[in-house]
Amino acid sequence: MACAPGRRARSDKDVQKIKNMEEFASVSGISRPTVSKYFNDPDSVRPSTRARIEKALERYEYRPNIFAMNQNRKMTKNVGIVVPYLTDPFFAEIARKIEQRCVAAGFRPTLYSPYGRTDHETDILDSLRSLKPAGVLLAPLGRASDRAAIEQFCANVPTVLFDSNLEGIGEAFVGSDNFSFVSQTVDYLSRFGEPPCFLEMRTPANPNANKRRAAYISVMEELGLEPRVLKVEGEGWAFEEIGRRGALRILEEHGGFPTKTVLCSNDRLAIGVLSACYERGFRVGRGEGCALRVASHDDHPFSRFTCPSLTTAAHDYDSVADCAIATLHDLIEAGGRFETRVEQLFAAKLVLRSSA
Amino acid sequence: MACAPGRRARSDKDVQKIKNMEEFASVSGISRPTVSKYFNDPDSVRPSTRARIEKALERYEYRPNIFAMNQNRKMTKNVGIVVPYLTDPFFAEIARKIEQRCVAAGFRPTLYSPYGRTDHETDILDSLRSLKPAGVLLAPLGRASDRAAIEQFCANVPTVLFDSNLEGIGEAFVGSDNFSFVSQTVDYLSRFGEPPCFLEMRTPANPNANKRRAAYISVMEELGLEPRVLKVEGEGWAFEEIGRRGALRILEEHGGFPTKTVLCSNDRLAIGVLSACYERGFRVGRGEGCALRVASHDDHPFSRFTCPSLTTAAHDYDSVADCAIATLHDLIEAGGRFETRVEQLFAAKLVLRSSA
DNA sequence: CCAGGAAATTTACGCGCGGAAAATTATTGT
DNA sequence: ACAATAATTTTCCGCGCGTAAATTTCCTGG
Repeated sequence: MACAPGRRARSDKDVQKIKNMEEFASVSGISRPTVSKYFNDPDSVRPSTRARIEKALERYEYRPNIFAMNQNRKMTKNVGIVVPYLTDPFFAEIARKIEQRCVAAGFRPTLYSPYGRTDHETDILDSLRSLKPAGVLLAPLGRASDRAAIEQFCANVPTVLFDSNLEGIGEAFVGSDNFSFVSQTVDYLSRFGEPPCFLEMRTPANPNANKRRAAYISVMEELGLEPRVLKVEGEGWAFEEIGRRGALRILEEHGGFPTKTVLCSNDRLAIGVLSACYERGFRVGRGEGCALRVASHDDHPFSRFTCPSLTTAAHDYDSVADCAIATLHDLIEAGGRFETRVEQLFAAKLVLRSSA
Repeated sequence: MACAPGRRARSDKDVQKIKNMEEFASVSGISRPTVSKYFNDPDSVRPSTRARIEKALERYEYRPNIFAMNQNRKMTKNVGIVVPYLTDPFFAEIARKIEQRCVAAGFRPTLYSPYGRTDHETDILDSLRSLKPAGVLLAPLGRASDRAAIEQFCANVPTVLFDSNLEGIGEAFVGSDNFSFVSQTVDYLSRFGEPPCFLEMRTPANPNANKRRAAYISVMEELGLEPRVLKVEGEGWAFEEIGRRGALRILEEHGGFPTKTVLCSNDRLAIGVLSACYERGFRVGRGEGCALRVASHDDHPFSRFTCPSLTTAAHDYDSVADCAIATLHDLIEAGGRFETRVEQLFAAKLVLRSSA
């Protein structure tokens, strides 16, 4: 009924249904343990028998029961990917790239996000543990993380941290070099205009924010300039709104920004700042008639569609994703332990647009 | 070493490690089948025994092996959530809400996204099938979906479609009432200014786009106005860029929009249009000195930070999420089949901001 | 052609749990 | 206090596959 006449069903396989590996082994003329070996690693059997199995696989529809597999296997092919806030397109994008590379590497990735909540993060780690994952790629909440919980998790499960580093936790960290981000933006902004002040949240959730502030101060001092750090109020992960309210307050209560150039800690804050500036008729950009230059860090997927489009320092998404997977792979092969903790950082790439 | 002196380890449980349900049953003084029943449904055992089990659960650390559970249980508590493009904040947000309600309802949700690719969508359904899910919440790709594959999947797995409807497929659909979206925006725009033209992609991926266009035409005609549909070129899911290029082309090659009001099919297109207008110095808004009004549909999470902030018709995210879960719950309880296909649509809420 | 090792097979057991059936115990209403 | 009902216990089997040890078969090179 479901198929139009003349059309074949979706699967062209023989009708005979294979219910378990025993049966599949018999119809393919191979012993079950060998078939089991094949599914564990196709290269571990002789090419001729591999061909026979795969020929049978084409004729009969059979896939090993994933639960029975994972129950008995000492190591599954599951990989957990955890990002702090999946509705943030930045994290969605990095999660996507990592996920893609995971399947390419033969793993079964599963995506998780605590959405900023500490208890959810530990819940995720708990349920992850019960999946006996071969490894986990974890971008922790940061300041809100339960360090002890994560530490204990990393002691049991091969874990590579990414995006935000928790010093000393996990066997490896893969991320971006915050100093490279800030030095490039500060350098550019100071070279072609008034040096920037730095705008950030008062209590940033993410350790990268602290490193960026420190980098800003250090780079400014190295250039013989006076660093000025502006802190806006606000808790949580609604960065755009926090940036917008903060900027409105600065524009109204403090009579504007202290400099004609503002460097935001991250793009989402900058998006809020641009929104506030537009609202108050402050023209942003580097051209004539512009009251303010605004730049930022991350190259958020939306930053090229802001008004004006946002000058920012871009993560090397692909390198981070590649390196994270490769590091996890090495870690798994090494039995879950490295001799010393590995840290790998990638430089930013300055993206010049019209906001600064 | 890992713990500061005086601090207890993270888990206060007794050191005795429980390795299986047999052992846990004995230390809690309950028979294993009863314990098994408890974990399947805590309310299915007498309150007093439930209390005894939960007391033991506090003292000893034990969680049933999830693989052994799912292998033997006729129905798991797994639920698959599939959205077409998870890096789109709109889908990320609806997925998030659905996921939250899933865990509240006692399910184990897992998130998937084919990122616009047909083959990935069918791959996801295949691997979902092997998870023996109790049910699946599926927002299909739409035009790009392999209808036959989805149809066959729905025949085997209780599935509720959401966001985009595939007529006749699945037991139920939960989504938004596109007519309600368009009628509200068109009505508002025509009442307080020049009636809008309608901007959309030439070959929209999503069936909602077709319904919105049809609704636009019908509402305009009902108001005695002439509908004007503008189609912009572009394939894929980079809607902002498609909107931006399309608008630039209209502004440059066609000498501007045919009307002083533009209604975009969705917010992501509108974001691109706003970006193009800003770039070309076209002031958008409903105030003095504005050349164009722009409105749209969806209430994308970023639409309140665009410049100007975007007037749009908002989805009732919460109702859609609630209803989708409730419908799936009913479907599961009904054994995977409804007598007749259920469709539930939710009206939009007009959100007035400054762009129109 | 034969030795030697790699690969495949046979056999057997275990994983941790779900579920059914029959026997036993506890709870409820009257 | 008694029967009727509900909950629990006992006992047993099965799920689908991993894995180990011993044996046999296969392939390679000299």
